[in-house]
Amino acid sequence: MDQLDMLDPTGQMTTLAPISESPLTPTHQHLHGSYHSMNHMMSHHHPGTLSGHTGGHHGHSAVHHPVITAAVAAAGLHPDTDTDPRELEAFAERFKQRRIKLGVTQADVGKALANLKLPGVGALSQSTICRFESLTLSHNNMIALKPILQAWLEEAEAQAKNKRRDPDAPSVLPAGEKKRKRTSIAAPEKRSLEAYFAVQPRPSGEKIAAIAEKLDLKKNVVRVWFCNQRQKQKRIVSSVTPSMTGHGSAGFGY
DNA sequence: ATGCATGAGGA
DNA sequence: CCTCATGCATA
Repeated sequence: MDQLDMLDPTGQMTTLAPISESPLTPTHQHLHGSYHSMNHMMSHHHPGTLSGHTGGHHGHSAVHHPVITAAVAAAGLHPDTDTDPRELEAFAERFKQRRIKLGVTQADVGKALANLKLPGVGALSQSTICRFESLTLSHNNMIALKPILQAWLEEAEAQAKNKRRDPDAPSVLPAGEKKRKRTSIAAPEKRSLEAYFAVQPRPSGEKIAAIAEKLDLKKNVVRVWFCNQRQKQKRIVSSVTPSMTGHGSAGFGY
């Protein structure tokens, strides 16, 4: 049934272009930090930067090396106790449990962060809090967010002891603005994209265009799909990891 | 909870 | 165009 829809990446690839590409850049990237713009009402401004990026690679490959770890410890510099995936995992779970115990939603946490008035720390979305709890963020992103969420948690629990209750009730939703629309890629097309991704995670612009036309999708949609797919691969917990989805001897999602 | 998208910053 | 952090919209 699907044989018509299911393109054979390996076979069709020759029609699109030679499989020679990918200069394979060492992935050197500098983060910039948070921001939110497209708000046509008010322009908030985030002066700070949430990213604690090291300035290049993923920054956690070498730190786990026994020798290096020992060297770091010997140097008196902080061990990687803050960058240890298991520590992050443990914290994420503690965080979630205590958050729920406080009767606070993920969205609430996001909003509350702005009230902490930490330097360069504004509010975050429910999505981000959720992703933090489920470890579906990059290693560096987790490390950057951990101290912030930890600060909120401590503050929230401190106030909980005081039995604080604030009776606010204003729910005046602002008028309707233009809604952003999300294009939905159908299952067959998605399967094809995955097949292409398997053989070439970073297709050239020309290839992307060819794939887009073949699948009858906008080129930009296809390009963004590949970008998002690459990001998924870098998550601490790859979406597809049925085993040990909670704890144990967490290791590496890569 | 997750899919598709935006935008800063960097080559 | 990419990577990364992040979020709106939606399943």
